[in-house]
Amino acid sequence: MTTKPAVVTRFAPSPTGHLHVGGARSALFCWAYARKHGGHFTLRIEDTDQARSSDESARGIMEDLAWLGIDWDEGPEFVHEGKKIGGDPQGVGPFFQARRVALYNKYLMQLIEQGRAYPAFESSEELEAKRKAAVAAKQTYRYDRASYHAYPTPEARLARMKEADAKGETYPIRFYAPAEEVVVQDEVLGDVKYAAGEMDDFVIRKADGFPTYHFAVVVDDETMGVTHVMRAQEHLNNTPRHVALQKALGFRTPVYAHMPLICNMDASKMSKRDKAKVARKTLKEAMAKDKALSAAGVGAAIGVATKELEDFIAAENDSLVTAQKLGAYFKIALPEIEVCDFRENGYLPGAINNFLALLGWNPGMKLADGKDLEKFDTKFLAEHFAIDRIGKTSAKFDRVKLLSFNGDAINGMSDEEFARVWREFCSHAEPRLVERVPEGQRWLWLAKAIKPRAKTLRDGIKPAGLFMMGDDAVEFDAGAVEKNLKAEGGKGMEMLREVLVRLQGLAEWTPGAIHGALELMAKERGLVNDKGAVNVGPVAAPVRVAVSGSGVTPPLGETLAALGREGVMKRVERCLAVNG
RNA sequence: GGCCCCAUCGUCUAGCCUGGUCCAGGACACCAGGUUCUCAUCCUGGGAACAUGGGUUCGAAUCCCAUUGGGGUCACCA
Repeated sequence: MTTKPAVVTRFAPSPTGHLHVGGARSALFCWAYARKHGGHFTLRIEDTDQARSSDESARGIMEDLAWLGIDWDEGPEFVHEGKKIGGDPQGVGPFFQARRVALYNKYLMQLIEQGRAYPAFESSEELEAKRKAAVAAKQTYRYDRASYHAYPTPEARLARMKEADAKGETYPIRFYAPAEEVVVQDEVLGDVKYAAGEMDDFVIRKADGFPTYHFAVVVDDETMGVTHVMRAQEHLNNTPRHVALQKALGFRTPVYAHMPLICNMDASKMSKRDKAKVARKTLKEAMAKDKALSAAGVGAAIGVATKELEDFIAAENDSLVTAQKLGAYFKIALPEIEVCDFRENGYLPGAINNFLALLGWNPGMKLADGKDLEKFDTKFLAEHFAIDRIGKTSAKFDRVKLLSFNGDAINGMSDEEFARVWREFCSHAEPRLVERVPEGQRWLWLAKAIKPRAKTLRDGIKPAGLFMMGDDAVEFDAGAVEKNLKAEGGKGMEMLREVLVRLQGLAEWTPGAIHGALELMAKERGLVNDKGAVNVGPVAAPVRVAVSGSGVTPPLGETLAALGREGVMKRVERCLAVNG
């Protein structure tokens, strides 16, 4: 026997794709609110759209949530890194709506018997035509309740439904909207009033027998004991329907808090479709520029049917697959929209959570130096999250700031921690690097050198590029060779020969020893900068070119140490031979 | 178009509820210096905003109204 939690929040995604950053923020806030009040956070999968839902998506969403560190107390059971998440402590499951149809039908019958819901027998085409006519006449379309009046009593409706069921005829069921003002009491926005007659008789059960979102949400929030609904403002206009339904069913109304939207930099709502938009734009521009390019041609090249691609171009579909193929074909980066996009690109969950939490919320606290507190983790959020600090203004998703947060998060890690996380990342993203540099001390040296050069884990791969070259395959950049080796009568080459000797004689092969050797050489040669301090630059530059082929590398101490004595010797000798 | 929401630096925002301490603070970005073996990191400094118009008030970024602007939503999707 478990006691009912005083606070139950929920995140209820539909499994039709990956977890979107906006969804992640909703989940994060709901999670934080539940944690703060010692309540439960519930995950419910809204899979009533049979055509678009998939188990794979549901798993992907759970994986992304778990990766972010957002765990749910109630919901589908899921194992992440050996830890079990979810379960049904209150016995209110299942948590997939498709498995709760009997429950919805029970409440649906109640509404029909009360005369608050009724079957409708118009075809979709019929309604579509009426809708179009209304739009053409610049009028707001509302369902005319023809079916309601055709069968004026609950008994007549029930009889008609029985008749239809016997014949295999399908039909949706509509809710008889109340003729009174509905007030949504929102914790963020205040009272939002919807005048009597604004609501139309919306469908609550589709012809396929599944409930619509509105109906399922209301039944589930009630039966799962949800006390606080926090979701994005795009849902605000749905809320009066939910309130009306709650009233008709005799349910309590949870506390609502609608959060500001997360937008693109152009202020439009950030959505998965933005990937398709970017791909479409690129394709259209390419086709305008190159008349030889055709839908058929490109389609064949990327493996998409001509018709499919033509529809895509005409914006009649927003296929993610097509968008991704086009992105690869034109070598353009599609915008990062979903949590997995950021994950694949080497963002840290902590940075994402922190950044997302600051979109529409802030702790309103100052640091000791008087600056605003804005760096915090989910533990902090769980202790300090409060609805009254949720803002009303929609926020633009500034990837540059997120990148900065991520870089700071990386810099804030210990060298050991970064080495571990980065190695794990590279083992998927760039296995060659992991193969070339053994785990242990050498990898740690490399990681230490890379850490301040990586805004993302993926970012770190580029400055480590020299490690991926074979010791006998360094490609020398002509400009770098000229400037650092051949200029001034081959001064650099001469220096490199001496460096080789000094490094060969080094007793211990560590960053400190290597740097010390280079510094000593500079000192002995009297190399000083304009302030009179030893200037290692002229010694370092030729070595840099020898081991990387370019004039830019991470600091040489760590770089050479991580490369290994043998590799460094080979590279320097080869450089002397090739460029000598 | 109907309905709904919103309005502080380029962006995220503090301040607004409980008017004066705000010629508006922080962060990202940008610019200029500095540290540094290259590239980064790091440090210091700088420019940059209360949408407009009316009220209320001794006093308005803060309260009220209008205008303008932006966004959301109008499915048998969620």
